[in-house]
Parts: sequence; structure tokens; C-alpha cells
Amino acid sequence: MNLEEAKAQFIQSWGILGSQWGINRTMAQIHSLLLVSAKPLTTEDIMEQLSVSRGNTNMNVRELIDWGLVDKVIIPGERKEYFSAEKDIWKVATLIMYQRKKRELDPMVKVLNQLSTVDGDKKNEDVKAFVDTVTNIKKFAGQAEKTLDTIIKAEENWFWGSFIKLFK
Amino acid sequence: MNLEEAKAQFIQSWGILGSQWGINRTMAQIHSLLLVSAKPLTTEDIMEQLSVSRGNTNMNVRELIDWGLVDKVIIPGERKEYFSAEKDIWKVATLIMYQRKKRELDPMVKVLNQLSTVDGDKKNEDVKAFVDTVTNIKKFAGQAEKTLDTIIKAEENWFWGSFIKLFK
DNA sequence: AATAAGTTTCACAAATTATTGAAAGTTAGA
DNA sequence: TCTAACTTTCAATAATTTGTGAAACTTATT
Repeated sequence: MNLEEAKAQFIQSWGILGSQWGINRTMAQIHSLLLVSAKPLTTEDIMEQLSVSRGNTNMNVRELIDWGLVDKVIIPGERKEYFSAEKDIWKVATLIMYQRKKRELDPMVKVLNQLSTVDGDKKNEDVKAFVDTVTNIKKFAGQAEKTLDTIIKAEENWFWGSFIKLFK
Repeated sequence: MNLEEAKAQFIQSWGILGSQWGINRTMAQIHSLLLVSAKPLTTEDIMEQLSVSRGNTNMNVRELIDWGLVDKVIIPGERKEYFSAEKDIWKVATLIMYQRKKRELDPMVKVLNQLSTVDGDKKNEDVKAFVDTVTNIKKFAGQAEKTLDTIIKAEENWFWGSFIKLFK
């Protein structure tokens, strides 16, 4: 397999994976294109290599920058903006976990807390089932949150070292 | 807040969360409806409570059963099928992790392995960048796989006990 | 200030995904 | 075996999400 084929397949697969995780295909594809490029690319490079419009490229690059997965790079003497992706996969994973925690777990915890105030006969079977379930999810979410925070703050070496050993 | 309101809000929120994770809204809503119901429900109950068609209900219930999140329950003397959800959140999380690993991580690893066979000048900058990135993702995916396997096999108590303490 | 290079926005179009509902298929019991 | 209760399928349709591209906007340079 030559480089171009391999890149194309990687971009394709990464795009599919992304879309299964609620990230749009183009965003994932731009990310993977930047991941496998040795040098920073311009908006035009991206447009050309992925056959995607300028507007779409711009929006998704902006989103990637928002997530911290991509950086603007300024090349001295050039007017154009260049973009490059964080290549350290551990950092990438960490950034994604952080973003998703912030955008999804945190709001869910907020809702769960409001739901605790459900009133009614505590002996009623339905009320009991509901309160039980919500309480359990809240506990789980709380632990998940703590665990994520720790992982996010952890150094890569720590993860690859003691953490993995623990799971052998 | 009364029970009905609380249930409705829970179902709504769970549905949104699901859709951010590539699970369709109705499937997530049916799951949450069953999660907070004291007793098993029939297809008709679900249709009525979520205002969803028979076909849609059937398809999504089947998918939930497929994932192992919902069970058919047969009530003696009744012809209808009843459905109930696994209420233990740790088990729910475990089942979901397992399904997603199987459906997404495993295929990605397969692709990554194929991509290792990229040929070309190993001193070429682009080839190097590509091989580097793919190799790193492969390593990461391998470790993630191991970790997930261990978590999936682990007992709840083990998780809530030593695992969490480690992260304090 | 004028110009040109570069970036962003947004109404509309295209593509994708979910839902409906009626018809076909099953199954338990008479 | 027949039939009525119940479940499943799937082609058509609706809803949602994503992408386009030209116009508006911004900024650097002369």
C-alpha cells in the first residue's frame, strides 16, 4: 500500500469512527488529515485534499481549534494561516475526554440533581423505582467524573506506567 | 417537581445524551422509560408514553435487547410481551462499553494494522509522519483495549473499591 | 485611503438518518 | 386447522444534520 492510499483509508476510517461518536464526518476527516501531515496545512490545502467547501472547512477547523485539537500556526513571511494538529495521541484523548465531560456529563449531573427533588409518597412503587434509578446514576456519574478528572490531569507516563500495570 | 414531570425530564435528557453518543434518540428514550418504570412495559405502553409508532418501538426495543440492556419478560397468563431494563448502572455501563468496543474499536484496530504495511522511503518526511501517527494510535488503541477488557470483566465492587481509591 | 489577500457568515440545498404505518408474518389457543 | 392476538418488516416519508458558495467582513500592505 502506498502513502496516498494509506492516508486516504486512514482519513476515511477516522471519519466513520468520529461520526459514531457524534462528531461530524468532515471535522473528523480534517483532524485526521492534519494528524498525518508532516507540515501544517492551509484552508486551501484542506479544501483541495478533502473536496470540501471553504465555509465547511472554516467551520470545522474552528471547532477543532475550540476543542484544542488543532492550532493555528503562523509561518513568518506568510500571510496565510496554517493549521496543525496535536500529534500526541494521549493528549488528543485527554482533550476529547475533557470536552465531552464538560459538554455532556456536567449538564447531565445538573439535571440529575434537579430530579432528586421529586416529591410524592416515598412508599409508592413508581416513586421508589424512579428515585432509586436516579440516585444510582448520580452516584455513578459522580465517580465517573472523579475518575475522568484524575485521568485528564495525569501525565502520560503515569498512564502508560502504573495504570496499565494495574490492569494486567 | 412531581413524578410525571421528573420522568419526562429524565427521558428527555437521557435522549439528548444518547444522541450525542451516536445512539438514536428514540432508543435512548425507550431505555430511560424502562429504567424508571417499576414494572415491565408492553410495546403499547411504550408507544403511548413516548408517542412513537409501533414499528419504531419494535425496532428500537430489539436493538436494546441486542445490546443486552433490555430483556423480554413473560408474564404468566399473558399473551403480550413485556420489556424491562437492566437497572444496575454499573452493568449498563459495562454492556455499553463492551458493545462499543466490539463495534468501533475492534474495526479501527483492524484498519490500523493494514495501514502499517505502507511502503515507501522511510526517510521521506511525509511517510515518517504518517507511520509515526499510526503507530502511536495503534499503541494507544491496544492499551485502551486491554484496559476496557479488564474493566468489563471486573466486578462492580472492585471498581467502586480499589479502582476509585487509586484516583483520589 | 485604496486595494487585495484572507476569513467568516448564513440562507439555501443536499445528504443522511429516523419514523411511520400498513401489509406480511408468527404463534397460542380454541 | 383456523383465527385472532400479537410481532416484525420495509418502502415511503419526514425530520434532522451537514455542506455549499457567494457575499460580507477583516486585516495587512502600499
